Amino acid sequence: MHSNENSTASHAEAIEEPQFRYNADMAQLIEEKWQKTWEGQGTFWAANVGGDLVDGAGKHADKRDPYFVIDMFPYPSGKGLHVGHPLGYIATDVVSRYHRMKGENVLHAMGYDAFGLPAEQYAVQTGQHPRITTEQNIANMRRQLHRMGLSFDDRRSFATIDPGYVRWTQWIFSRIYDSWYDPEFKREDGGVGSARPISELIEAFSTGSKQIPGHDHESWEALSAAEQSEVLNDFRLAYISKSPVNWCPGLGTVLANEEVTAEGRSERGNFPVFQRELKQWSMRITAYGHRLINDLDELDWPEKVKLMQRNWIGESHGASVHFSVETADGEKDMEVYTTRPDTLFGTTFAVVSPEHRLLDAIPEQWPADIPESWKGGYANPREAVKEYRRASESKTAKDRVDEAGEKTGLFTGLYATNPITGAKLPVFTADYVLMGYGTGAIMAVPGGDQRDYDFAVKYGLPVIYTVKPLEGAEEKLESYEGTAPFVSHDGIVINSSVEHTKVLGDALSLDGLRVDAAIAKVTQWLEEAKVGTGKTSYRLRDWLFSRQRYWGEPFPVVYDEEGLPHLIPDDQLPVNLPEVPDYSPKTYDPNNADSNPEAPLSRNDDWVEVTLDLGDGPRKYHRDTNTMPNWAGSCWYYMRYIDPADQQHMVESNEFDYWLGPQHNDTAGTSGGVDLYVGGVEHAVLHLLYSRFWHKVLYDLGFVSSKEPFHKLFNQGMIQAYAYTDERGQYVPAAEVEEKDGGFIYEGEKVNREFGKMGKSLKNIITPDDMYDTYGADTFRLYEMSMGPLAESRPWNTRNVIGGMRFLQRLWRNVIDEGSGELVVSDDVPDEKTLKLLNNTIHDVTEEMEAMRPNTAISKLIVLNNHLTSLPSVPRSVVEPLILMLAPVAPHISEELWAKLGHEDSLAHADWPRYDEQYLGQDTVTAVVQVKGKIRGKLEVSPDIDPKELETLALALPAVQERLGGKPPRKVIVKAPRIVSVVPGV
RNA sequence: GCCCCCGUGGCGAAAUGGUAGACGCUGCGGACUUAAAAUCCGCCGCCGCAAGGCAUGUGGGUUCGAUUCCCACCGGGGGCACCA
Repeated sequence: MHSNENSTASHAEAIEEPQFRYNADMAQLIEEKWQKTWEGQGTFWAANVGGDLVDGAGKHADKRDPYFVIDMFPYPSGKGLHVGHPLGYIATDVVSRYHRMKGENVLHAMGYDAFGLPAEQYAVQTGQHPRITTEQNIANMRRQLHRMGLSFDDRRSFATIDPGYVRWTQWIFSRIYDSWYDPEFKREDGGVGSARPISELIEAFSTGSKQIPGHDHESWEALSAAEQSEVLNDFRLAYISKSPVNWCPGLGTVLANEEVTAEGRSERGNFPVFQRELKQWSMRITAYGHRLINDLDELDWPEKVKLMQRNWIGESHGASVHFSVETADGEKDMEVYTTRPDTLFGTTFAVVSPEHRLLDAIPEQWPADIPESWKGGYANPREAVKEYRRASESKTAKDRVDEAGEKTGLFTGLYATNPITGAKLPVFTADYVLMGYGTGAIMAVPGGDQRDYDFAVKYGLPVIYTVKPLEGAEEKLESYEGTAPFVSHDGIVINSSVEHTKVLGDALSLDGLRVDAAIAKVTQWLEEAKVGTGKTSYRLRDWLFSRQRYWGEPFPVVYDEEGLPHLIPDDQLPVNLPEVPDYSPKTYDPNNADSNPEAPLSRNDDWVEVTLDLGDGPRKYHRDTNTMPNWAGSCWYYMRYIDPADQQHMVESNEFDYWLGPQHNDTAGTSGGVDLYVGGVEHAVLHLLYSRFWHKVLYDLGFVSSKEPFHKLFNQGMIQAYAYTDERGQYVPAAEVEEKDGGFIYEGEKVNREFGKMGKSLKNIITPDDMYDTYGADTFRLYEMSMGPLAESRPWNTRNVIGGMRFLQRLWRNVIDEGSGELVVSDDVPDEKTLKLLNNTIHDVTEEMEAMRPNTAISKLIVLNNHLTSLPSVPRSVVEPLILMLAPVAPHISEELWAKLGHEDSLAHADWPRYDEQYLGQDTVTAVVQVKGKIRGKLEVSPDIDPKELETLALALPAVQERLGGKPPRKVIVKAPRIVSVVPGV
């Protein structure tokens, strides 16, 4: 780029360039001119069905096909954009412009995801309110994007921090809070299970048609307000959880599982994360686990992303089994979850997680005759468990992972009874069993599970094998005994029969069955004996939804003097953020696991303590001081583009049906949703999962008509960059590094090349503004679209940009005389060869655009343009379609040439060129003649040559005759007109 | 450890069972020019004077024919990770 800047600038002065040459200065003039024109004419305004939002011509949508295409909206950071950021934005813009030319009503807009920690930290540093800095950043980003010529409908832009948007985010929270999940409800779409208003549940409790959990024989009206609130909390889709959560002292907030890395650190900031029992808002996303997996089938998404979601949700099928346990407080029930109920005869002990409630009722003394290793050196079980709990609480997830394999645990003094065999099983506690998965308790089967086996070996517990490898398999059970568990499903059940079961007293045998059959049989027995049931479990946890931060949406919730939660009525929304003396989160030493979260919103007493009339007269309340996570705003923004100014609805249903409904457009299939959604793969399980969850709740409650938010998803690749380090490992400015003899030189010294991201600290940033100055926006867009397949990551290479510039210059010269500025196209009828090339190009480019392959589309446009350059004069009837096909990628120069050719209207809505069938295909094709797969000759033949004739011609070739050696060929394969493949005789 | 994706010239890449390297960058040669830039024309996978041979990470397989399909391995990237 360095050398180029020099050449363009200095030569412009030294030599007079032709006055009307397409260069960077000319490009900038043209681009600014057309951007103003588009803005003035509302060229990219999308038309709604009704209301104020009409298109540039003042019309409503009428019968036009809608096409809804958006990017994952950006977080407006203060750093501005580099050339890696807009790849996806340019791609969706090309698609938008193409669809507009196909006559569709295209909704293409851009909003800003503007709540979040970076803005808050920046505010703390600068002493400015985050709203001020955020809005500055948005303005700067808007300018940078605008300069790129992106065809947004600016009337539909908004930011998640706008009070008019926050209001509806809070409104959605209220709807989720005020609903529960009924797993038996039969939905209209044929599925089972649905969110329903909480009022229906209260009704069911009141009439007695549904039992009140924990209050079997009481009436709903007899319960206290606090008891009712607690019962409902266990059903609400947004609820107050009292379970272990991820507490991050370094950030001063709790985090969702999705925000914690495998090392047990915060994704942002990389601080340790601890498991703490804290009261926090949660969303019951697990209720939707099955639907979130199932409905992936009807989405046009990359398989990779679908797979990541399936793995993250982690559905597994098995059974829950009840064991009775003799405790200090009498007989108690211990429910375990297993995917292998067929191994019930092989369970030799049980393990509960350190947080398990059973541990509240353990005996005071160790039983007699137990091994010392079970006691861990403690005098009694209560002390042992207390200490073990404390130790595991202070462990980070990282510690747990590091110690994976090295099992620790202690005996609890409790014994459980196997419901089938009646065997007494010692109950241990160990942190390899997680409270958050299944029931937090397992029946350990050391003969069939590696972890249980490791534990059994360490504590001297018996191992029973209940499955042996299938007959004929090479491995025999003997090779496992004493060394390893047999974990495979492929086997025959053994050692699994009893004359009289403990619970029913009947005979039960699984011996000789295949594992799958045994699972079915024992599950049926468990259900008959009422000690178990088939059950599906999910790796997915409920979504921890509150954060202790300032810069986010406040919860629309207040607590009365009893501490019971109440929603703020819809007509009193939004709840706006208060001014506080200090925005910063209360952070701690990152390793201080005993610290407690403190919300910044609690620092304004006047805001927290309020008197409100929630419908039953003025009362005193205190506000919830948490804020929602960053994901809240991005969960539903796509539908707000439909009308961000709508005061009456989150989204009006007629408009929703038109733009995003299940049958709104061929491209959206039956799922409905956005026709094309482009963004990075890094959101595969965060934003995209949360968003689908909210959408499904809103669907169940009848607010939206489509089941899914995004029908087609496309992940663009990352633009990477080279960075260079000197001998001391310091980064040197990449723009000033020269390549010499395969090495890299900076200021005469050899430097090393690295490959990775673009970043300020790597000194290899190139900004869109650099590109506009040196080449113009059209060349920049052209380069980004031509550098390779959109989905692939690849290195940025400024040196290659010039190729696109040259193409545009040649096209310009084909239309305009550089010296005089006169039009040079002719009205001559093009020759046959040109017509064939034109029509084939239209055919191919259309295909490439449909498949989102702008790189190959561009190469075909270059071929056509190069052909025109070689002609004595350029026919208008050929160059016009060429310009139209280029317009989505390089819109400004295309508009300018289109106008110079005498067209008065913008080509943004001009018809996409059509090809004429009669000029498709070639006059002659090259038929390839192969002998044993090797090319031995070529023939120029007519495309519709008779296969017999082609075969005769091919066999007559001297090179073929020579290799046949006078013998007749064994076989001849003819695929006219392309290939003749000869197999010689032996 | 388990799962997924990707390996093609000096570089970005085309070709998804049928002429490997379209298009672009770089490089080389030529025209124009006093000269240079820009522009235009041509060449450009490797070995070989040539005929020809070898080439899509490596090895095998299927096929008349494999960059493309199958198996194993090597290298790079990504996801998950004590999930019972």
